Amino acid sequence: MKRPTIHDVAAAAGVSRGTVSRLLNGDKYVSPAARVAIERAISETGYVVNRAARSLVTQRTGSVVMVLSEPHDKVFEDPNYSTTIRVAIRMLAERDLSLVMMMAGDEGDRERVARYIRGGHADGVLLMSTHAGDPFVEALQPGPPAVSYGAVIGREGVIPYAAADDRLGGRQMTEYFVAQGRRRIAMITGPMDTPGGIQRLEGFADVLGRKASTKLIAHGDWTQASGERAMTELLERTPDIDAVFVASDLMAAGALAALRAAGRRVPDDVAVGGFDDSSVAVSTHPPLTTIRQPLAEVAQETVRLLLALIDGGKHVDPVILPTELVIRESA
Amino acid sequence: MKRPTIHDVAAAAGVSRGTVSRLLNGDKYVSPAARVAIERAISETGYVVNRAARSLVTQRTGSVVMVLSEPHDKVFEDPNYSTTIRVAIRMLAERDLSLVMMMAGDEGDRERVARYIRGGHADGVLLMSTHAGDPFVEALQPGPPAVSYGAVIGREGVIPYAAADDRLGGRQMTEYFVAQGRRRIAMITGPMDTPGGIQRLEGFADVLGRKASTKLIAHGDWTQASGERAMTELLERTPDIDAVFVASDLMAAGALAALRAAGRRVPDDVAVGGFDDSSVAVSTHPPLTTIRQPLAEVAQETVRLLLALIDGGKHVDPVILPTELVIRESA
DNA sequence: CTTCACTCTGTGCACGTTCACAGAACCTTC
DNA sequence: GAAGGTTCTGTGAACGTGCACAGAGTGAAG
Repeated sequence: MKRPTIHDVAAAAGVSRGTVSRLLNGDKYVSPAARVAIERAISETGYVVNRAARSLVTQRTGSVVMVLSEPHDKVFEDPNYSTTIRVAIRMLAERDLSLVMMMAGDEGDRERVARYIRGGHADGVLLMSTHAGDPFVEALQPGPPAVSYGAVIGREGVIPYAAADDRLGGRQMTEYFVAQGRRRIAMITGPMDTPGGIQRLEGFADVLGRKASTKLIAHGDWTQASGERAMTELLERTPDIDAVFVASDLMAAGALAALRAAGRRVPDDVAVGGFDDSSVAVSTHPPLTTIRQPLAEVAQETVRLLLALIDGGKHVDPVILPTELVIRESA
Repeated sequence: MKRPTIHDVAAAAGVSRGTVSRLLNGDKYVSPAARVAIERAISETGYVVNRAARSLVTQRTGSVVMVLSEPHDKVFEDPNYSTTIRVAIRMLAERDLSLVMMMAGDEGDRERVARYIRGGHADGVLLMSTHAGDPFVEALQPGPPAVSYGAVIGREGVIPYAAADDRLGGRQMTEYFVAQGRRRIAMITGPMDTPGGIQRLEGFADVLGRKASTKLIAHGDWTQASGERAMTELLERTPDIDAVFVASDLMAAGALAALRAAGRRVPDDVAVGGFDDSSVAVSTHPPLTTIRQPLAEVAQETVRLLLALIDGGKHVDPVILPTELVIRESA
């Protein structure tokens, strides 16, 4: 059984293709009589517009691509993805745009994705976790507008973005430690080629100034294991630490394990602060004092930027949203 | 500047449209000379096939829809999503299929998504977390083939699926408790309209038989708070519990908090078993003994089933994959 | 009655591809 | 050299839509 076309609807309603098309696309010149006849015909025939045919003539695809740039070997469990994807689907659906997912893990992927985008198969691009100095963003040109979740380091002026204020978050946690009277405050950072890695450390340094010596700073890679390793290292280097700011909750869970193994009590001996306010933050013992990122809002703003560009906006400014200190029991 | 079409490639290579099309679609009758000329022309012009035009004539879209059926108000943080999506993108990309995401949260969504699918905008459908007795699966007909991650309760014969063997997992954990000499074994289940809720309990009952009295069973809704609540309830009802099997790691984290509040030591007084082997399982104190689900394999098999159906397979059998006991410190 | 503006409708064309078909070129066999 | 198969190529039609254009109908103003 063949799928009904706009011709079938027109025939059933006793009008021409053109009139049906006008109704579908919101043209104002459609008589009330024609309108009701067509609407009835549409629901009777179960007609659905053929997007391929439409896109062939309009030169638009009705879809936006979200590009995940994680390397394959990285077992990535960021619950942020879930929120981000949901928000994007929802906002795009309101504009009758659909969300297509692609991965740019290795060189082959990147080439494929870039071709796809340059080939005009999408009306817009949402970049996720693109790394510093990634030539991928250039490979996308010439193509449709692109925006990023979080800054693409080194391309801040090129790719518009929305992000949480990581630096502010770093300051908030560090100030809280200082206000509590902590004296030897250490930090475990994320990878230094990511915005979260760099800027949370900047916030830390903003508050401590010269007291933020390299002896008090260790680096992790967002995983729990790396948090545990970094904490152990810090304790060996500087045993009299009385507070540690960890750049992610997952790494903070690792740090808690290392502290427990070393016989330190949290928060009595050492205060621990996390970052993200993820589900891990409430499952640890003690529950983590952490920094909440406005995840849904960041996702919303990112999509909003993209829609503005798709609508012909020439230039949009980055959006930076404030973080918030969430006090639980670890500090 | 206009995008190059198949005509431009043909002209540049000195052949006709048809020959270029044949090369693109892997037809065997293309002379070596034509082949190299066309390949050069393609890379010189930067030609990318226009999928809309192709799909118009082939009646295929080159895309598969993944439908997320979570209600909107549910803050869902399942890290499984991430794995599942990645696996799907990857396997589909190999076949030059792209993955489109849609949400079917409320009635309006469902209607939209069903129309989209019945309208022929996808070559296949991947269903996620569709609830028991959901009429949505019927609303998809007539349409392209559909498969589900996990059984759709009440539609097992209608929608093919791949799943972890939840019942086996329930047995494994319960048998482990029995082997350890635990005498009063309780269970906190998931919602009883989900496969994981029902079947993990079945496994529990398989092993304990008549000893699995309702006094020893409480229900949660997968959230950590519900796990804490259920544990508190169980302790009031039956204070001499010496083991508890919790149907998810997140709920188990809640149960640990309740046990700690009640002054019970884990695992000395009460052994705790989780389910999922998620990131939460290693961030709790003590780390959770749990049941590992072969997430990536389930995702792979689900997509494989769909591809078989897309290729014209008439009927495919459900795939059930074994779970595995992971021993840590909580039991 | 004529003119003009405004509302509404139908028609031809173009978008870029695949597919079926016809036929050319070449090789093998009688 | 004719006949027949195999390999390769070009061409016209079709897929379903939006858009520009021409033109029909209506009502108000002169």
